[in-house]
Amino acid sequence: MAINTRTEYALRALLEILNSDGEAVSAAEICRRQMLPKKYIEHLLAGLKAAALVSSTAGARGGYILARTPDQIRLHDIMQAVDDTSWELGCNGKDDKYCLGADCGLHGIWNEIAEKLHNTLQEYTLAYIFEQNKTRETT
Amino acid sequence: MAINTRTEYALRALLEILNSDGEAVSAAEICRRQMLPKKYIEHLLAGLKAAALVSSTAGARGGYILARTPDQIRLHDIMQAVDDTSWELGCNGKDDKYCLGADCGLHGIWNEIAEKLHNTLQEYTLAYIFEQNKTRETT
DNA sequence: AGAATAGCATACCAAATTAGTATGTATTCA
DNA sequence: TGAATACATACTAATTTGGTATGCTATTCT
Repeated sequence: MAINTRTEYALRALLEILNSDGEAVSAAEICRRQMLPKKYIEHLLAGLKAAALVSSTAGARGGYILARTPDQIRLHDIMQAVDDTSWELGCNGKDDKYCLGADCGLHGIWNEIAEKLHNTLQEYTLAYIFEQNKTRETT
Repeated sequence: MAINTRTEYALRALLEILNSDGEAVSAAEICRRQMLPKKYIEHLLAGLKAAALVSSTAGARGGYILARTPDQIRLHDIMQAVDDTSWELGCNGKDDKYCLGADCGLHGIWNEIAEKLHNTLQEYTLAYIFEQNKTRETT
């Protein structure tokens, strides 16, 4: 159980977009600054756009901007945008063939835990992470 | 990001062992009752033993018993026992080649989040899960 | 003692997921 | 028009996950 690179990269991309303060940033520029693989990031940005976390303009001088204020973009939103299976815990997941179905007493527990973890992640906004990141960089 | 079957199966095995109330339960018996693949569970039980969550006796009439009281066995312990990479979040993970190293301001954030998630998981003891499970079954 | 039962260790294998690439098309600006 | 860019689809490679196979070692029962 670990946070995958999709979430990490998406977060880094969003931080880079936020850092450009309203000016559209191209995928190429994001990748150059964060040293990330371009085509892969384009994929992830498509997910972020579908989730309405960013909006984009094509063509020359185009790129991405945030579609919400940074305090309205939360970590779990980001995770879901690039990794749509997130938080199907235990036998609540799509097709656990060993789950005992109606007799399985674990469903309730997994739901409870998933909700708690979910809430914890939602506490982290892009705005907060951006500030922390900046603080660290300048010390 | 999801809890894998290792954790799920390990938990189910532990519940089954707890349910036998001190009598050793064989891997075969656990698998029969929970309908789990035997060889795979043997693997997981080896992990649980290495983590000192269960102890075992070999030979005829042998099997597994809990090595701690069920309120001392916590969910994250179980996860770590069967999945030792658990909670290396983001670029704190083993070898994120795109991490910017000393200049990466995300390490602190990931640590903070990891600790929160960790704490949430540790709140869930085997004893608690067992009770919840039982309650559900008898309603 | 010896058979049966069970844990334990190692290696192997298959399916799924993850990470990343390739190719080409549509859109926008200058 | 042409360069720069997003966007779409398909493919590939590496890793992880889930599971088997084989066989040995330890313990208990008769």
